[in-house]
Amino acid sequence: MTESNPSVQDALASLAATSTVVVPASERVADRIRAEVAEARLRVGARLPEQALGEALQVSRNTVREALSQLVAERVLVRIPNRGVFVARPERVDVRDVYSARLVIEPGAVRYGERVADPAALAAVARAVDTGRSAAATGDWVGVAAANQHFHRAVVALAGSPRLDREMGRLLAEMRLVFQRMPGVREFHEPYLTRNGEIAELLADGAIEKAADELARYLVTARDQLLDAYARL
Amino acid sequence: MTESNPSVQDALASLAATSTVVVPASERVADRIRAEVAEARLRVGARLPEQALGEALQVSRNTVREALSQLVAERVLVRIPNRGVFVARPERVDVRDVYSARLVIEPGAVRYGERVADPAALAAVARAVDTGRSAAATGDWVGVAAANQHFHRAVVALAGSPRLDREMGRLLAEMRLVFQRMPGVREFHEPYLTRNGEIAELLADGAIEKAADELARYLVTARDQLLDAYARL
DNA sequence: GTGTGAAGGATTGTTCTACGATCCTGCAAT
DNA sequence: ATTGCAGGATCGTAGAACAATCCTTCACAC
Repeated sequence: MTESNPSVQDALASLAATSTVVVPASERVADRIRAEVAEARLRVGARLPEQALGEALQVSRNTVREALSQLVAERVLVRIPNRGVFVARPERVDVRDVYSARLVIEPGAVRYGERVADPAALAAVARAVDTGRSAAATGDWVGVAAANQHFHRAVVALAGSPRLDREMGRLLAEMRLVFQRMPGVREFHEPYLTRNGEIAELLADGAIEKAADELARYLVTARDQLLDAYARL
Repeated sequence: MTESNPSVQDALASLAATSTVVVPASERVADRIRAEVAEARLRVGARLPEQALGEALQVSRNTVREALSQLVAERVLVRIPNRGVFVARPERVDVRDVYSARLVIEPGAVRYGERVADPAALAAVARAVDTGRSAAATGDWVGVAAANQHFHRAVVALAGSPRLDREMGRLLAEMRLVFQRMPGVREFHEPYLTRNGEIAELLADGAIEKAADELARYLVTARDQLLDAYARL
């Protein structure tokens, strides 16, 4: 590199930032299956035979196994030795555990997050509240559920930690499976819309301690309601 | 089941609880490699060729690949497409992120954990402090480091969430890689022994808010110290 | 009838082989 | 000193194969 003017430097830096365009086959398969589970086209408890999947997706059984292993690690699927992999069926203890984790992460992100004062991060929280409200106004309940997930994701993003964001994503994926198992999801999400709004306002006002504690109460209420619904099932 | 007295019930329940004795080959391999990395026999940045591993461990390349994929998901290894997998080399941004996550999880577990008053859980914290002190007394610095990890693990266990425990395990595994990269680890751990003790006492006294905030300050200090050491490297 | 046991089929766990794609290395050419 | 290219190594993926395990079915005995 005999000479290097700034524009060339920038161009090289931008090229270095471009990630690989090619996505491994096993990841494509994992993405496909993950989406099918998220959209409930693959119901809770459904079995996923390796050979059938390989033929359906035009991919080798090896590749299918890699994808399935990844999804098992994400707790979207469970593997029973010598029996196969199934869409995870969250039990009572799982609901309890997921909420124990959320109860630490979400209020913790509010109280000890490094971006609690970041306008962009706070705007994302407010946006999730707004989209949830407009979805509710049109009776779009699946939209309300999605907005609710966005809200909690945005709250955790206040921590500014990609690792925590990923873990929260896994927890929310489990929540989707929980909702699959119980009826009356529409009524479930609606009352929390107003509470989401209250928390967003507290955050905007900088009342982070109040917001964190209110969020904790919120989660305990939701957990108990879910456990109650699980009990009569 | 025509008749069933309680003793039979108990026996069946205990049998149902016994997990499968057979461990899949890929998991055995993953455990092996994970241990090698933890003991720093596989140094940061080291390359792990699939074929060589398979021959060394008397296992097929497919099985090795499954194990490696699992460890990549745990962030112990990183995979560079068409190049291979390597022992992860945590950069500055990784240290920052790990601490952002710990800063949420650890004080969060203290403040919002469901087992903060559980004597058994608190005893585990105190025990980690004690073993750390006796290790320091004999100059056993690797023992001090291990006890320190136990301390933080015990703190997160106050949340009572296996999922959070697993995530904390992954974060601590990354911390071990961080410590591999910087010299003077002995001096690093020692000053935190007394702070561990202070936090344990606060917890024993039921001063959970003070304990949580002190833990947060603790983590910020440690993070800055590590980032500083990383800068001059 | 209810429980026990054996035969048959399907699926998983694992190994082995194979081959194109990609990357690294070294050397020659400009 | 940079570029271009051949050679070699490793990865990504496919495919076939086989033992081990599990489920189902059916026959059999009490």
